[in-house]
Amino acid sequence: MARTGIPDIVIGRLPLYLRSLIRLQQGGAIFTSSYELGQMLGISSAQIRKDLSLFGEFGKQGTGYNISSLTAELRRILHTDHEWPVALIGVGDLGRALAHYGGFVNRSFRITHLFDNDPAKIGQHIDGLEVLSVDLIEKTIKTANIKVAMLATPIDEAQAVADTLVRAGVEAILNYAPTVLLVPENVHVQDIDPVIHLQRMVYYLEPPA
Amino acid sequence: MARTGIPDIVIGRLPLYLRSLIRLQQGGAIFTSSYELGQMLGISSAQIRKDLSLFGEFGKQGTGYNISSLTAELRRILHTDHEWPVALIGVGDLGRALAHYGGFVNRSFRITHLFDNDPAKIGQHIDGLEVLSVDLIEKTIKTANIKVAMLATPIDEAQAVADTLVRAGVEAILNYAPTVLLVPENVHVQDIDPVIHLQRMVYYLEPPA
DNA sequence: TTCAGTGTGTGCTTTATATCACAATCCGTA
DNA sequence: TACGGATTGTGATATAAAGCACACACTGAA
Repeated sequence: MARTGIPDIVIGRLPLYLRSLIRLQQGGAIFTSSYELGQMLGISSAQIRKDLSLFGEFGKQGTGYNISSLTAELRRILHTDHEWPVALIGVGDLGRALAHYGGFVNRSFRITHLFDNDPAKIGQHIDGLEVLSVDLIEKTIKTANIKVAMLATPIDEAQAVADTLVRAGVEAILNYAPTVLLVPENVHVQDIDPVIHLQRMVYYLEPPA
Repeated sequence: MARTGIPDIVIGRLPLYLRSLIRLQQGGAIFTSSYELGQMLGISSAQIRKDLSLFGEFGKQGTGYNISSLTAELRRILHTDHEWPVALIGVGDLGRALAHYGGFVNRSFRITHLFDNDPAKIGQHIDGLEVLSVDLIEKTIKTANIKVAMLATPIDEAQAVADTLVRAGVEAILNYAPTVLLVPENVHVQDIDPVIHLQRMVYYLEPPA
């Protein structure tokens, strides 16, 4: 299958398809259609068909898509057909919330390592995981062969931690610090900054008197 | 100024420009250029100039942009030149983390109301704010004229809460529940689902043995 | 003044993304 | 078996977004 030549914007939609399919499956449905999926997601049916067609022919004319087999295909395509261990750096309020969050496991990710630089936090246990010193990031992550990390440190430490993660072999960073991380080309970063989203929305609102 | 006819994708970049400008300003810089901003953000200078040109002429040839005046312009454009009160629904781990987060206030948002449906949480105080019953959402938000909300409830309650928020007059919802919210056309939603981001990134990674 | 260096704003071109619309195919029914 | 209704996969078209490249303008130095 082509790992390259697929637009990134298409890759970004696949997880949404997957999420909706699982929703449908939980509702007991066996088949769905590009039209139904599109309705759920606010996306045109043609777009969904075209996206999927980049990877193969998964549907049947007149019938639509078998939900469980399309789910399996998408998982295979996205590499979420097995569980990825994830390192979480920074166990402040946000880091703790992420550590407690139950939504990772059944969606192919599991936080397996916690790190912080605060001596008061190091050695604590959160949901059975010990908080380790950031000094151990490189060695630990290399040994465990971890490729995915979530970065939830204060902004001023984010770049230094990212550099360490990269040295340790991490190739995907989910960045909660409100700053741009500089990383090598082969490392992927996705940013989550709630304020960016809020600012983007209030553009469309009437400013209150 | 045209509130319409500006591509949404451009609006999405403006908060990034703003964030970088503030960063530069904190570093003591007075002027910057589209090239420098582009370097910080991984965006071409032409793109930045073109985006800004949709709203006016803010730069000076040969000199670039005065950071503080461009910052002010962007704030005005984005309607973040004043503080928006925000309601937060759901004070589980994530909701608490958001309530504690110090990054909203100096970026034009302030959480002013907390809601939950758990009797054990209602009445508690978090950073001086009392947790109110979700039954009070409609009345309270209407009275306070709140237009922006963050939704951090479990997935199964998200749509019902969103409906309530819409009835209360909310027009911008930052949705942390991993589901698509159905809302009227005039209501804006932005989704934050960390798993979506993770799944999107691991597509590009070698699946571990 | 003049000139070299710098950086904007923008028309034009290229590239990327989304939509349209329909032949081909499948299912269920009679 | 034949037919009506449904839905895919996709070539062709349309729309949207990004990049190019340059005239013009400003600065500072001589």
